[in-house]
Amino acid sequence: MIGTVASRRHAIADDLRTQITAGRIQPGERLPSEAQLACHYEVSTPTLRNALALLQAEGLVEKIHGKSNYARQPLSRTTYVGGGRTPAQTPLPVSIRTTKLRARGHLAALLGVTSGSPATEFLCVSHAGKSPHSLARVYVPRDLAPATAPDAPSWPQETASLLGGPRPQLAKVEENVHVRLPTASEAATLRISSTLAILAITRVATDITGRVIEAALLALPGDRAEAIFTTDHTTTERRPEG
Amino acid sequence: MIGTVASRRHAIADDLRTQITAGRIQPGERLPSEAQLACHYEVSTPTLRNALALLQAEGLVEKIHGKSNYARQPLSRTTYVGGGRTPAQTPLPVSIRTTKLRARGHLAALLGVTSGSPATEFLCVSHAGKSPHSLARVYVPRDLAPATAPDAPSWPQETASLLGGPRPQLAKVEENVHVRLPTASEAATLRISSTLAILAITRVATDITGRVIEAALLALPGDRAEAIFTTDHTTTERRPEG
DNA sequence: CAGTGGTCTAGACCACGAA
DNA sequence: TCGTGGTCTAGACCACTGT
Repeated sequence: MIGTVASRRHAIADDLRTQITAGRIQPGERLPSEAQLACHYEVSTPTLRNALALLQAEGLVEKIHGKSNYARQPLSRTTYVGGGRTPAQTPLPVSIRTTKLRARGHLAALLGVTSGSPATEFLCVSHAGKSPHSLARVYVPRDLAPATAPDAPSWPQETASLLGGPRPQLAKVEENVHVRLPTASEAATLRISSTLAILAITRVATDITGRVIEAALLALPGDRAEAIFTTDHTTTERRPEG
Repeated sequence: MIGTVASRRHAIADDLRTQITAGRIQPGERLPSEAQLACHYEVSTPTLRNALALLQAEGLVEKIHGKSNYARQPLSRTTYVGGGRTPAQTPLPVSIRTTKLRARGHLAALLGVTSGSPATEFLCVSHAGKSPHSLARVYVPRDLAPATAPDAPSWPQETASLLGGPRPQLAKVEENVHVRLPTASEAATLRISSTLAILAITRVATDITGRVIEAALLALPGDRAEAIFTTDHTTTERRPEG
């Protein structure tokens, strides 16, 4: 069935997709208005909007209410390096907001502390150009956080941590990777469609004693990020079970 | 703005989502027809279908053309264990189809062989109950494949490989994780909506000499799978760079 | 065949952004 | 205010699944 026109909206989406990926429509370029596009493709507005919704879910089109639709780079991929290793590439600029809070529920479980324990949250938003790229919420037990710089507007140390920089005493890093749709606030912060799935990574780093040094919730928009994990079996020598 | 009714379709989706997750609509249960639902919520058919589309993208509803819409378990999560380690849980039953082919283009690059080199493909579909769960395409250089069982309809060895079973001489496993929408054939094979994002893992395993033993393309539907990666820094001793 | 979902229309009306 | 996208309608017609 591939090659056949499944539906009008798919045909339109295919056409626009080709134009964007081929560069005939430049990244960042404004698309014609939906009324014009609907007229051009000889379909009704809902049908045309349906086609744009497909491209939006792929991250190829950014819709801005009241303005217009814009093409976006299908490239600009960032690679998250797992395992607490330092990434080879230079990390993107990151803006950080620090909040003191008390760990409860899910967060307390992640940090392995009792509910109500003080912790510090670092809300990190990395930027690619002028638009937000990815989001990280890093949680550190309060007594470990102030050692470097608790309220600093920008914390270079944390930037490294966001992208996997090692910390002293780091013994184990466990990373849980899953796919989900962004929450409403995540979609707003990242300026993405709520239908564009994200790569969600929950990272828990523990020291030699088993204490959790850091827990991080990363939200990487699926169209612009990937993660890579490398396991070396020559040094670990494979310990079947403990 | 959360708590406000953003739109009719979101309100309807919220209502149905609650009913499904709360168990008032049982997993596998048939929903009322779209006409009945539209009448019940006092909206037009397109609006109601729009609401169902939201739930479909979350994997909560399965639409079957000509029959009806069905609720699905939001549970039944499978955990993929990275790093070539053996998973703790019993793997799902897997059906395998073996194909001999020649590696070209992307596949040849993955396997690190010249274009046209013989290889064997194992198309593995794991099943949860009677419905397909996840998909793996495992590629092995032809001279390594027949050692065990080239044309066997079911190859237990490969089952282990699919979920991370180790192989002799395995030295390094590199896993690239990203999010994307399924291709048309993947969506058909997995019986999922083409709007339900999947966790795509490209796994390349090499032996001590650096030769690629196996390359695998895994497609794990985002609503029912997650991946976990554990890095032990006490044994690897952290080599900053090579 | 009847019942159901899939697609599309033509147009109304609301909400947002920039002037 | 105007141009834009966002939502919704009422109904037509097609496609699939079962009897």
